[in-house]
Amino acid sequence: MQDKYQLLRQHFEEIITLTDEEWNFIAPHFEHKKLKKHQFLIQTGQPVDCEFWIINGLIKSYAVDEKGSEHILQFAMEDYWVSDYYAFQHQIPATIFVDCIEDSEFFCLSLESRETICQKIPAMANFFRIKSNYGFIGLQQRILSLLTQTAEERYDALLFKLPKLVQRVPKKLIAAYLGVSRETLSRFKG
Amino acid sequence: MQDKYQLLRQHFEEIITLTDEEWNFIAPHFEHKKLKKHQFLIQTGQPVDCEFWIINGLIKSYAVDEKGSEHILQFAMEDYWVSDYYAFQHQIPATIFVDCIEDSEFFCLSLESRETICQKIPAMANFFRIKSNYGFIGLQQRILSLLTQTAEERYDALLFKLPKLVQRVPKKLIAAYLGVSRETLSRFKG
DNA sequence: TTAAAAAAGTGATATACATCACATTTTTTT
DNA sequence: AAAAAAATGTGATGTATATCACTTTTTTAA
Repeated sequence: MQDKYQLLRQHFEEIITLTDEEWNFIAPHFEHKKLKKHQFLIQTGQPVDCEFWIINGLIKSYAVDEKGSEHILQFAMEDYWVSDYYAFQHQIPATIFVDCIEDSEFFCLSLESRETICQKIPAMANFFRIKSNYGFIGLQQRILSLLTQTAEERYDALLFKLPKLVQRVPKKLIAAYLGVSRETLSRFKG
Repeated sequence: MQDKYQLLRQHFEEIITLTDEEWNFIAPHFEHKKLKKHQFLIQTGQPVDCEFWIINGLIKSYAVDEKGSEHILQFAMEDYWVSDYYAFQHQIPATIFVDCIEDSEFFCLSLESRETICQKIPAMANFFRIKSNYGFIGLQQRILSLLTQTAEERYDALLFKLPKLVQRVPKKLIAAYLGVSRETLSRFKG
């Protein structure tokens, strides 16, 4: 188990440096958890107590529309952060679902803990700042892809960028991520 | 002029608190500039020296596709931050344009300055962290709107959220932001 | 290891939206 | 104030993609 915490520390130290003393302050704020395939980390209407850092497995965050269709915001795998950030930040009930596509292991961090850590350990404020920045940039790229590319072009780009993900998950989920129907996606390529 | 800097300080102090000493360290890193309608803050292929905080006016950031069509990432007005964040963060040539829809006034902050400020003044790391977080959340909402809503629903939502913006800018720019042709947008409502 | 469930493929048809072409109105510039 | 440029509106037509209905294949669970 301790090794899982080491992974987390390494994740921080890719961007910042931490003393042992700082790490000893930080680590207890993270709670280690496991869930099996199809179990939920977050459900709409429920409070969002945590954001999650994925140790292994595969998780999706998604909205469900009036017709019952899923629209996937994010696939989160090893080394990714995920939550319902809107609800988490504002401490209101969730508006999206987050659940496991595969058995998954992760750390939980509450908003209070995150803010405490950022106040006490300036390097961690920088860590989250820089991470958040990269996240922001990634979402801007995705918006551009939705505005400028056809569904098939987006599919090709995803195949190129994350070929293993495309093989790892049902195509209907890939379709729900790209913003295209599963039938149409099934007709792409050759 | 000094009053413009006061606006900037107030902008920070909506989220954090700063001592006069801290502010005196921060302020000189910001350069005050003005540009007229149609002038560029960033052009593709050029280095992205700064991110910008808008004092007044109206600015757009956008990509141009092979066919020459504009796709708008952001409308930035009073109190907003804007840049080509992908290029800024990686210090590579710009891949998008940023220009003035109206005469505009803003502050420029270089990457080096931002990092210096965040290292020296922990509260500022928290400021940028929190701002970036809100930005991230906003983009997630927009992605959901692109995945779940029709063009007309997105238009209605924008009319509801930013009615003044819709009146302030040419409809073809609204169309380029929503991801719909100007002709189709012109047929909405009644 | 067999039944049940989920995923994937495919034809037929429907539709939201794009594109093209051109007229009209509004705004900008001289 | 006149001329030029930009924005807007609208008909006609084309197309990418959605939806529906059903079959086949693969995966999961009893």
